[in-house]
Amino acid sequence: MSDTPQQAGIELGLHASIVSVHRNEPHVVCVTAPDDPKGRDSLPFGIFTPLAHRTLEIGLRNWVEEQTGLSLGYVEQLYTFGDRGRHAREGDRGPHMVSIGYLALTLQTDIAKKHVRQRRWYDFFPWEDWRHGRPQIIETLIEPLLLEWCEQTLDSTAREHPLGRTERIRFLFGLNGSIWDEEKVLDRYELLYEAGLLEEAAIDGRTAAKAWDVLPELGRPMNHDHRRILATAMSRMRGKLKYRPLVFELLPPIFTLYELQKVVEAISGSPLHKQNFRRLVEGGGFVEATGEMKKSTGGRPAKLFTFRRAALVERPSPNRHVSAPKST
Amino acid sequence: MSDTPQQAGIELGLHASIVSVHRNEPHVVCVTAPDDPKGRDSLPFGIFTPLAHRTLEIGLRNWVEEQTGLSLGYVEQLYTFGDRGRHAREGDRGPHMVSIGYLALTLQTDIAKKHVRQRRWYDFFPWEDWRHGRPQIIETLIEPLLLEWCEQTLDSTAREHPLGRTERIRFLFGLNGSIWDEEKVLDRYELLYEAGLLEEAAIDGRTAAKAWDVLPELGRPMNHDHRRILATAMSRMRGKLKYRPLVFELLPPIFTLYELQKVVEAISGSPLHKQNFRRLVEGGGFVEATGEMKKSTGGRPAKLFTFRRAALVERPSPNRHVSAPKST
DNA sequence: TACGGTAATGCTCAATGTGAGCATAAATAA
DNA sequence: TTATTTATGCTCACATTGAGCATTACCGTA
Repeated sequence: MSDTPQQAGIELGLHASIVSVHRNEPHVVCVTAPDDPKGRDSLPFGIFTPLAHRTLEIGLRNWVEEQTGLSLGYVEQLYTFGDRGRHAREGDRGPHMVSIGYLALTLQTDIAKKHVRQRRWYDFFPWEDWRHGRPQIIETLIEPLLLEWCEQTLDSTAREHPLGRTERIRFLFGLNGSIWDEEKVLDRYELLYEAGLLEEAAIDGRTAAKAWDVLPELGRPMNHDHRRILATAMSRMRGKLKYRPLVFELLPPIFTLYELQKVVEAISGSPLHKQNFRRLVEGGGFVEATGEMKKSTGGRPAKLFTFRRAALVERPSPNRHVSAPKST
Repeated sequence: MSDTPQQAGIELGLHASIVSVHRNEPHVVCVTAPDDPKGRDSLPFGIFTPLAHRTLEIGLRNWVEEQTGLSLGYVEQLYTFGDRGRHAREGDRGPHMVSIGYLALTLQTDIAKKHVRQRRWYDFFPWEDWRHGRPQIIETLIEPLLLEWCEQTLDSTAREHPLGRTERIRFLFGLNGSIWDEEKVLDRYELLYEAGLLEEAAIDGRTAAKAWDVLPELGRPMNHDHRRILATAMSRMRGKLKYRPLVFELLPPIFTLYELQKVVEAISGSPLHKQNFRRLVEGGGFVEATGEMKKSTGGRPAKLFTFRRAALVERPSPNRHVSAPKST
């Protein structure tokens, strides 16, 4: 591949957010470059080579298998990122990189590879875990920092977004009685990035001269724009969870309803009402009792269940109307 | 760009599905190559050039403006398609093409350019318009052809999909009491493509020797995989419509509720209950009465409304819980 | 064996949302 | 004036959802 500026070609990077849940914590598979002194995390990733890979997804699977030894099951494309300036590599000459992000779901597996490990979601996004109430960090750090940023740069380049900055902050972080929308993981990440509060932003040169030190409390950084891709994956999962039985990809074939609930809570980042959750799941026909019981629950034994594959067919998106309404 | 096989680079195509609604019909902007004898439709489209375009979206906007004269408002990325074999160009040497599809919404505009025109959605997808009941074509053509296909190729490469073929057909086309899911535009298109019933499939060589003639009743074909991109756009719009106020991008600033309803129906392809629709829209705080009336309705005059931009902030995704449930 | 701890499970209730249709109001055209 | 056409108001049944009470069944320990 030539480096001459006039022939700046394109490289398509394939990035995987491989998600699994163990001990009630959602994880993502990370790799670290052997020669990286800081050992910063990356998502498994490789360049799409049309000669070697018949489709993008096959390319992704191959790369992931090569780098992590994992053979992926459920895979879904997320988004294609092409901004220059973000995740610019050192020289910034050479081919331009466009990244396609993917979401992959897998059961927990022990990964027996060096430089490959699973990391907890909420290490990267501490403000996203509301399972035990609103995270402290929002009030103590995020809110004041964001509001400060608001005043500093008053509408210099403000008019990019339809909402005013303060409004946007309130809205996204559930301030002043605004409600928390768990799906907006990406939007919140982008807001923090824009505000220059994340290490990635500093690296990309967004933080300009205005160098407040980047705080380690604002989550573990990743290489390039990988944390953004993970945020996209989380947003997608939290959204899709509500109308598609995604979770079953993350569970062993047999499980109790409580285990199921804990996985859903882990992903969505918010606590659920136990009785109502069972009602929903059982009533929706997603699961089928095996007849067996699990004894080691700590209390009364729990029925064991299996996922009903048939539910995939029966579940349409909500709000269906079969016959046309008659009224004029 | 070299043609030598070992250096098969990648070209990123940017494709726009530009949607507008006039006279209760959803349209998409199409271009025809001046030298194409058949005058087949394409979506406005161009190659991403990192040197010229700072972001993918900017690239898209530039290309669209150049080709159609339109300056786009709302734009949203859809999906990135990379299959080889589909939309293979003549020689099939040369750089591999990966297509990024975009959805753009615009008010109706008269386009004063040669080789650019707006075409009706349902000319491309006749089976998707259920506004006046189930389209004939499903029973008379699609169902029998698909079932025939089912028997012909009984599980040769069948196990790609989790559902059996017959099940899949029933499910997607609402056969035998299955309900019609309006959002599955892409899935239905893909099924017809797989079955070799579409002209695009014949061109890509999917129809093998099994040459039943491709039927013009199965919708107007487009170049390459453009009809697939349009199907993706339709799916996305129909889905998003339900939880985001997309329609307002397609309406003039002032409108009656009935006009609004007709646009929603045009997009979703299904009839709505008038009174309930108003209840939803008014109750949801999406609109605001201007105080003016429209007289030329054909009956009683109708109140005129405006879109309330504030609704963007107030509307979270449904199913929100603010406080953690107390029950153990 | 009785007892307290811990979950699992069953059930009720109120509030809200949704599909469907009746009835009335206010224009226009015959 | 009357028929026609649309806009708009309102009701009702039913499904869905959030929340909490009550009961059951296992454990370990006194």
